[in-house]
Amino acid sequence: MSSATERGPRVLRGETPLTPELIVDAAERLTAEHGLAGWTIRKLATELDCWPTVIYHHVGDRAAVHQAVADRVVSRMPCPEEELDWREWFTELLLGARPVLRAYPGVARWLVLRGPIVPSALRILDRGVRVLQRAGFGAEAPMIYSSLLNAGMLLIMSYDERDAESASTKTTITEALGAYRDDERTGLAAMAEYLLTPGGTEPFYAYAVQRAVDGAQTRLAELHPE
Amino acid sequence: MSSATERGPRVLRGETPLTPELIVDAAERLTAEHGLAGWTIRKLATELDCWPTVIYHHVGDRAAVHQAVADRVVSRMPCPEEELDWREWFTELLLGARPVLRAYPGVARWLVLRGPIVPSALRILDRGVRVLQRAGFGAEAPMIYSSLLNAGMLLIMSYDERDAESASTKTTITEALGAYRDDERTGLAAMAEYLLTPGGTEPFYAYAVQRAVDGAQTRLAELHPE
DNA sequence: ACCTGAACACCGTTCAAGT
DNA sequence: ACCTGAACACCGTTCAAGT
Repeated sequence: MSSATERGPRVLRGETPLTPELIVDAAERLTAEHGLAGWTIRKLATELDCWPTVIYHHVGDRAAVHQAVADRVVSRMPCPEEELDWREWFTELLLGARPVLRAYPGVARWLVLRGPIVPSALRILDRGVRVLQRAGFGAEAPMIYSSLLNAGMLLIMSYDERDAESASTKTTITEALGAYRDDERTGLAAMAEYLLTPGGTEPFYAYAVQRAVDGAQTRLAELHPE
Repeated sequence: MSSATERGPRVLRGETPLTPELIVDAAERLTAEHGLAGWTIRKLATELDCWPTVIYHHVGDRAAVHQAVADRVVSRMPCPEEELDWREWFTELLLGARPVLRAYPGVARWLVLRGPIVPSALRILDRGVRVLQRAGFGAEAPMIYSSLLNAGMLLIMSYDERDAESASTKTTITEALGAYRDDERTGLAAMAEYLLTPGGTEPFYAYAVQRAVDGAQTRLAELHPE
């Protein structure tokens, strides 16, 4: 707080009083730009031109602000129609969730760790498990749901965190990979080639989701022989 | 530093001078107990009864100490024999890696984010990709390798981070789940039942690894029709 | 070569007041 | 009800010295 030009209570400076909504709006903007782990309570306060304690007064501690932001973002995730075939249902969910979550780095991590406490996530969870029960997964429906969701959410989380790495770490890794391109260790060379091909890694998310769905399909066939 | 009883240079107190090895030993112990993110440079210094700057002198900054610890742990991961069938090779790797990595929380995360810079990880990578090439995955071997490794490493990383959550967050989640056990939303109720069954979640890691291997197997069959 | 000690620029959070 | 301002107990890291 304490801008050089204006001092004293907001209301005396002709500004509207802060509300939880205004604070979470600002936190959401900061998250879009720097990720959930990329701002601090003190920076959020500076952004709002208020004291850090005002945030505590209106919203709560750091975890409470994180939850408020995550809540909003998760509510924008798609929840496909229950009538869909289970394979389409999960493909649509996981491919649709990616752009939403990637626009707010760190929210995927929040969802993985604290998922079962936000209502819009519960709606997806309930429907997803029911879709699997209907498909014939029986008692394994919750495990299959977990393995499919993990395949998507954990991957998004790892993209978020790789982006947050320092630029120097990233160039170190890229340089190391470059050197392996012609390595006599042929497996390593193939991996370096793949990772360094521009855009070569982009379709990987959809590829991984497809493998996860295939893995579940194999299990379904095992559960219903002949 | 500065114990109440003894002061002044270590050497004058009859103690051996610190070395990089001794410092990393202590960091490894702290990691086993609290995880990589669970200690600070200042706490490590207190543990060693020295000033934080001594760590910088012998090893480097926080990232350097992390890398030194991760390096040691990763070198203890199993690297199965190249002659194995690809399914056995990855099953053995991923089931064998879990206890090693879980004993040092946070190392799985380090490996996911900075993997390709530690030699013992490169050995596994090279061999794994070659095993897949030999099995017939061709140009997709690097992508299949990534999807299989992710299935294991990201899951271990999520276990580590869930453990690190505050006790209050964890009881909040458990309580929420308890309430859903008899929920009319049948999918949600099935998930709550599954998550709350004691030990019910333990076999999940091996289950998820098996699904990932199955998914790769399906792709292999697609690549080599009839 | 190895270590001391102070300092800088940060954190999240709490508390006692003010209007 | 809303905000001010100071304080507490932390961080990682740097720098100038000392022996």
